[in-house]
Amino acid sequence: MVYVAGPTAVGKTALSVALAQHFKTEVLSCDARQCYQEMTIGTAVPSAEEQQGIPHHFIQNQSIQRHFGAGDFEKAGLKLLDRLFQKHNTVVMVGGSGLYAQALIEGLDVFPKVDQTSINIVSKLYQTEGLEGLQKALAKKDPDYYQKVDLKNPRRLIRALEVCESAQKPYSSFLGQSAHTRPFSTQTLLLGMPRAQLYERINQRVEQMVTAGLEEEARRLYPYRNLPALQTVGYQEWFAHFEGKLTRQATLAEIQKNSRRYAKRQMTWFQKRENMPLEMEGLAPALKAALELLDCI
RNA sequence: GGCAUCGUGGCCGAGUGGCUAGGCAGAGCUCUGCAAAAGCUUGUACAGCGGUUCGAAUCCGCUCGAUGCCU
Repeated sequence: MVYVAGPTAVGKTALSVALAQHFKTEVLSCDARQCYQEMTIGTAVPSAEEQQGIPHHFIQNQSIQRHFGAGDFEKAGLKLLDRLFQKHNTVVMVGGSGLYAQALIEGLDVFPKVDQTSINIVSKLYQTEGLEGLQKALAKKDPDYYQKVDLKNPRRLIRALEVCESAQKPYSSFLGQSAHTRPFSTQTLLLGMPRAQLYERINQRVEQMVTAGLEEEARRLYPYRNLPALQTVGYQEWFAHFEGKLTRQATLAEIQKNSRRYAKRQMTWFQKRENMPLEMEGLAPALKAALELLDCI
């Protein structure tokens, strides 16, 4: 598998399609937002033209109404890859959701399914006793993880507590317990670009999205604004505008700003994991040849 | 030309003699299931010069600049 990684708007789509054409294979998207069929403009889903007839997977293949997370992606992705590798030697993965990519490439540990009762218990705890309540609960149920987590991050605490609650075992007891084997190896191509140039591209792309009708798309999705899928840059800002909290102009500026920050976080994530700012040393010969052919080296 | 008000870090903004407001942006970072999410860290700035004082962003003077009103 060749994984094309990088911050939003660097140009991952174009390279992934070119690689897929070269290897006569298909593309698997690891993007936590492009997988929703109700969202198109704001998530920069590759158009039919951009896809160049290359089959794309996990693009707009599910509804925002359904819960879908990194674990689901791992499972579904592995299943799909099994199929794809029967037809192809190489598969191209592309997308900016680092956790999703990690889930598929390295694998997440196996945790018991979190049941609705546990979700409700933890959610209620958070509502009534706040962050402190979560911290206390975790200190009791999983002292080991309590030492490690970011205690100020409610999301992390909630996740751990939900697992503790469902499993009746500490969250940390599941960490590092699963052996992950993959029937394929992965090479990551981390795309980068000077910061100023990337920011310029982001600003322009957001303007194009607005021209393409992002406001209308957001308006249609306004009734769903509380769904997890809609906690997304490019939509939340419009929702605020619809509620009179932002002027039109401020909305555009906010989307641009939040996109830049998103890109920054992606870079932090990727740089930590892929210490290869496009060093070609370890590349498989076939991939290297492909990149040379595509004029990327 | 006269009178008045004001001049705080990239921006907004509190503070009127001593104990480095705060917010935003920027930058750096964390994260094994909402990840385009969530969270953390990070600036001693008070227009300039001189004076008063043990001590000045805070008081006084001058200079510069901004704004308003008057002629």
